[in-house]
Amino acid sequence: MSEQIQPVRGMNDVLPAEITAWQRLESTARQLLAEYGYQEIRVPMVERTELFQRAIGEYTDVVEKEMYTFVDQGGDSLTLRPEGTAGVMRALISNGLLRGQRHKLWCDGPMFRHERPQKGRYRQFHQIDVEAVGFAGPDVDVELIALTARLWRRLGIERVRLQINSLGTPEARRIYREKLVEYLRAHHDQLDADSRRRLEGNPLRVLDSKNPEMRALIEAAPVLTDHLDGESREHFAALCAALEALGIPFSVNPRLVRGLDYYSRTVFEWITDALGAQDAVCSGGRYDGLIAQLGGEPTPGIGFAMGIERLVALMTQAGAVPAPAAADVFVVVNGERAAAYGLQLVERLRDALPGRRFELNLGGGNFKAQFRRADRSGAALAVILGDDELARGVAALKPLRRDAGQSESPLPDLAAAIQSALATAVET
RNA sequence: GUGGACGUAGCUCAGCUGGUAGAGUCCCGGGUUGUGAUCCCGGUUGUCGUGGGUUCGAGUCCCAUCGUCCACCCCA
Repeated sequence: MSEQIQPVRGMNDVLPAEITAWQRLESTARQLLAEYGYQEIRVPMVERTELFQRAIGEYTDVVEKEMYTFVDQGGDSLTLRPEGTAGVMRALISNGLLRGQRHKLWCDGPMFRHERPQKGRYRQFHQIDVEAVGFAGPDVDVELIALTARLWRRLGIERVRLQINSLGTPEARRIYREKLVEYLRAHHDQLDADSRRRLEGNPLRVLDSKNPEMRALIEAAPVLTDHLDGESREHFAALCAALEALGIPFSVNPRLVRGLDYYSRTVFEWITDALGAQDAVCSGGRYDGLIAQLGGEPTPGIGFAMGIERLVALMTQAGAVPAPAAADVFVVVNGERAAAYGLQLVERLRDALPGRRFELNLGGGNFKAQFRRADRSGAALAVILGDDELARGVAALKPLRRDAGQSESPLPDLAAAIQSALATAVET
């Protein structure tokens, strides 16, 4: 054996044993998004590096140290997308879809960030992104949140809580930021190392510190909510009122900031206590200035991303993962003639009973082994074809999931006999 | 990028104070010359992550390295 090639750190295979959870999540989300009038869009996984620098912000962690960036043969700097919104907005601009138009879109696929992997955090991870462009809100804000709440219900996910906040307009945020920096500078001696670093780059994140010694200082700091501009305040009040009217529980977290620079006004995050340190399962917010910033017609927008791996983990914990689909019928063959005939027989059964899952014993093996395979395939019914049956023009049917006798059917009637045998098999 | 724990059969793991590897499971065969899941019997599988060092002797001790996991940080 030659040396094995190692997988890339933080990039995982999704094996058949786990894929049913992914498929359930994806198909449920797809269905629900269609019900809310969202259309799928597919955009490249690679974009020009500049797109992410301009959209996400030069001084965010994502852009500063987490992007997979390379120079291609033509000399362009390209980047594997670290998030989905920027690419979708770029696509709307590139295709001239913004002139007074509104779009409700979703998109899914892999994202890439070069971070140290841990529970719920991978270098290639998967998101479902939902974007509503051309709506100023707050009605669309509420509807999007309602959509997510409904999705959790459909998936059987329970251990999640909703946090919301408003960041105000960029202008209001700038004014608040100055006040905050002023406050933090005045107490510079009480800041820990992390916070001193953040003070320069992204001071709002200081409020997020988990260090208990910083708590008193943070609680006494100026609060963003008190510095909102009038319109943002009204927007946020309307959002809260509508959520209450819909009976969607939430808490206002004035320290909820979000890591990407493009957010404005509404931000929200669904978090869980069931997944360890990486507790955000779905988050997003309004990005009213983003499209203009990327050179498009100024257009308001809001969107969110949910982490597929994290949601799959929650579904697994909740026991909401379907078992892989089992075969309906496993065909056991014995003897040279029967083995050769078996291939034709199963193809004919597949013609006669489309949608049914037939598994033919492949690769030989004695009867004992074949029945063992039949059992492990999960099939409800075994069809037995030996040279003996073949000579008599029949096949034997044996139910595998309940105690019932074996029967025989003439080959021409076999499809009908299988249908009725399966119909009684599912009763138990 | 920083810290901690851990790397022994395909998988889950045992291996005490150093004496060159074991269980369960899986797979295959037999008990049943044509009947699974149970039971009984038998069989295959390891460069003990990798490289170096200490030692008469290293899975076991030391160093380095790679990898995995968890946490910090950050976020989905």
